[in-house]
Order: sequence, then structure tokens, then C-alpha cells
Amino acid sequence: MQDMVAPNMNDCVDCPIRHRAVCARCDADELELLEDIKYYRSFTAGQTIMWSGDRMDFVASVVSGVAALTQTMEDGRTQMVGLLLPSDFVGRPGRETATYTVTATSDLVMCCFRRKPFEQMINSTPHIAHRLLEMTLDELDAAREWMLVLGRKTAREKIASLLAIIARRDAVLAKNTDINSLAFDLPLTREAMSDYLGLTLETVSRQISALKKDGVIVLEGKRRINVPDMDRLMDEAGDDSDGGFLS
Amino acid sequence: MQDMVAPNMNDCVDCPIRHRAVCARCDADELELLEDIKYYRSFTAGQTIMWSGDRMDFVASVVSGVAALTQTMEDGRTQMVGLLLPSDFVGRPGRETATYTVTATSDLVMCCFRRKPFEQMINSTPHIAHRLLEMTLDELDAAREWMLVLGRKTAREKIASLLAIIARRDAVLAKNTDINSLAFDLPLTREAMSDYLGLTLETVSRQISALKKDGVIVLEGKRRINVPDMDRLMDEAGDDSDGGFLS
DNA sequence: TGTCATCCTTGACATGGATCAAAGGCGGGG
DNA sequence: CCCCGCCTTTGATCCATGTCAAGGATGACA
Repeated sequence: MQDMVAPNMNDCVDCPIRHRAVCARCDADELELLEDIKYYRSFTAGQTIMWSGDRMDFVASVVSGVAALTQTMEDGRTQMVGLLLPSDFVGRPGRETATYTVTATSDLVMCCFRRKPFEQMINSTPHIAHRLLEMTLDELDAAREWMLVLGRKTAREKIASLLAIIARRDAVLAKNTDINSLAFDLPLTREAMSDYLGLTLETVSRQISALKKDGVIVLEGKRRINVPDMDRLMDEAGDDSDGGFLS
Repeated sequence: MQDMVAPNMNDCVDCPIRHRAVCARCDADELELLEDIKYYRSFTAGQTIMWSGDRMDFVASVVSGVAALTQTMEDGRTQMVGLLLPSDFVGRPGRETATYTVTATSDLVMCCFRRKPFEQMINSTPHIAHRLLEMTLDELDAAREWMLVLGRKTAREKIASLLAIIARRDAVLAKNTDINSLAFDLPLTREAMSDYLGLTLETVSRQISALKKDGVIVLEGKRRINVPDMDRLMDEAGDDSDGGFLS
């Protein structure tokens, strides 16, 4: 069963607790503990993994692909509140129901851990709990960084900020050291981008066109983006810091 | 020294680990541990407690008053990313420098714990670490709730959301069970509100006037607010949920 | 190869909130 | 008691982004 999806699994195949999700430091005993309670699930782009309010029997880590956490108001306005990239964690130990709707924005593989035994493991192995705290604090910083984007940045700056986040994360995962001049695939539709940025999809489209016209990015098709000058992009994002959404 | 500020201190006087900040379950040993490393600091409205990037030798819990976490862009645009009300915690174990600027928006008393020994204590007492994780997850939920406010709500809804948060928190602290019809003091200037909401202070003022004209709130002076019908206010906030910024 | 669905782009126009400007409270200090 | 500084309110105008509408690309599938 694990072998079926193994090719996409990064380090999860060899050692699940190498997941940023679970523990930074490997240990054979923990590996065994996790082996018993883990399983893999695949989703196709657009599939909803769970709805806000659903009962949640597992916590999970993204192995490959991209998922989104979203909130929706009664009248349909929706806001994405988190973007889950490979190695990101989802689920809250101690909480039985999902707070947010989770959707696969691209084809996706998750490594799930049954919640109850996972919680027990946390309680018995302090350094895993500690690692989880660290990750949660990173996520909190990321969410706060994003509050600045949502509250104070212009549409153009918002787009540039999002592209910078994805570009950097992509570079890290690809072990790409040449951070100047890189290309990547956008794992989001224009609509998903607009939900993330608090914009309409038309505005997203227009601003991407504008950035292209101004030479900040080069489009290859609609989804593949080439950034000739990363510093320039960061500048457009208005970031003095290192850009933030990632820890 | 503690006696000087004791009258405002709520449960902190008798047992510092009763702080939501530190631990939900009292224990004499931990009380003693904390006794050694804690001290109190007072600030006046408008005072900056620390600047983003400052070295931080303590973590702390708000005893009374209100503080704000803010981020500022090079050109001066600022966004508040967290509102610290009594019992809220500030500081990140394991991080030496402050990520955000912390400002007292009203007169304020904090209970500080020296960082190094506090970290040791976390490592040696798992259930305090566990409590800290819980609190961080609550804060993360609050930040995400706020992303919806910043990204998708109108100015009027934003104001109503903020008032609802403060009203509810106030009611809880005052042990006020009559949630319908309550009054409270705004611990924020119009400018601070605008920084929180991603608006200008003029818009904040106009929307407050509008809510007043429409009978949603009654102003007594500029800072005291009376909410005749809490449900109505929640409705204006567009919240289907219970309003969120608080855990 | 054609058709259809989905995603994306672009245009025209409307509008919510920002910006610029002026003046009204209110509290503290001389 | 008056003056001054800060906070707040209100008005006039502008502009970034939303809204509504049409049409263009791309890929899946018959």
C-alpha cells in the first residue's frame, strides 16, 4: 500500500518522523510507533479533503502537492487562511472537529496519522511535543505576516508576495541554490489566488498581466512562471523582511 | 514590589501559574519555580514595550490593560497582528529577538518571566509545554479568523467584528453573564483600530458614527460603548461563528 | 477533428474606502 | 481660566479595486 505512492513521498518513505510535521530528530523507536498509525491518502486537484465541522480522526502531513485551508461566510465570500505545501502539517491534537475546510488545489498525497494514538505519542515523547510547538509558532508567524499582506498591501504587492512565497518554497524543496532566476509551476488557479489574497480573480489576472508587461515575471503558458530577478520580485512585494510565509 | 501593583493583578497575585499564559493546573512546586523568575512591569498608554528586532530576555503575560503587536513596512504602513488582552501571553520560547513591535495601547501591567529559566521549566514540565501548545493553537485560530476579517469583510463589518471581540472578552473577564446589553470602554484609539482593521482612521470614525446612527451601538463619550443588542452587533459583523478572535 | 468545460484575459463602468482638508471636543499645564 | 496638543468628526474629491460582461485559450473526450 505504501509502495503504491512511494515515488512521490520524499523522506516520508524512509522515515516518517523526518517529516517537519512530526519530529526533526529521528529515532528508531518513534519510527516504529509511527509506522503502526500512519497511512497514505491521495487526492486529485479540486477535491475537498474535509469540510469545516467534519469529525477528524487523523492529523496529517503533506507529502506532495498543495492543499488550502479556507473559511467561508454565509454569503459565499471565502478566504484562504493557510496554504499547505509539502512537509506542512494539518490537524490539531486535542480537537475532534475540523475548524477549516481543506481542499486539494493540485493533485495531492498526504501522510495521515490516526489521531488518538498520535496524541498519546505526543504525551509520552516530549521532544515531539516540543517540535510541534515550534511548528505551530512558525505557522502563527506566517499567519501574522499574511495579515500585513491582507490589511495593508496593494493588489500588485499582494501578487508579488504570493509569487515570492511559492518561488522560495519551491527553490528550497528543489535544493536550488541559485535563487536568482528560477522558474516554477503555479499550484493555484487564479481563483484560489484571489481567495488567498482577498482580491477578485479579475484583479489577480490583471496584476499578473501587469507584472509580466513590466518584465518582473515571464509567463510560459498560464501556469509556469519564470522570475528573472528574485530581488526585483521581492521589491515589488514591498518586503523588507525575507518574505515570511515560510518559517 | 509585587504589592505595588497587586490590586490590578487578578489571579496572578496568588498564583502566577494560574495565568492562562503558563499553566491551567496549579501545582505548588511550579509555583515556587515561577516565583523565582517572575517580576512585574508597568507601562503607560502609548509606550512601546519593545521594538521588532530587540533582544528579548523575557516572556510575559498581560495582567491588566491592553497591548498590541504590530508590523510596519518601510514606508510606514502598519498592521496590528495581535491584540493582547489580560491573560494573553507574549514571547516565543526559543527565540531571542522580538518579531513584532509591542506597544501599550492603554495603561498596562505585565507579569514577566526571565526567558532562559522559563525555557528550562518548559522542558522539564511537559504539561506546561502542553498548555503552551494549546494556547499557541488558539492564537493561530484567532489569527486565521482575523485573516477572514481583513481579506473579505467591509469596513462596517470590520468595525462590528472588533467591537464584538472586545465586548465578549470584556464580558468574560467581568464574569458578566448577561451577554445581551453590555457596555465597555474602548481600549484603543481610532488610529489603533484602523491599524488593526486595515482601514484609515477616518473610515473607522465614519463607520462608528454610522453604527451609532443606526442604533447598533450607543456612545457615551468617545470611548465608552453600549451595546443594546449583542445579536444585532454579531449580525453586523457577518459572523456565523461565535466571532473568533478569542479562543 | 470538433465540441465542451474550465480557466483565463480584457474591457467598461460603478463604488467603497483612501486622501486631503478643515474644524470641533476635551484634558492637562501654565 | 485660557491655551495648546491630541484625538475625533465630517466634508469633498479621487482612485484602486470590484462588478458585470464578453470573448479567447487550453485540454479532455467523443
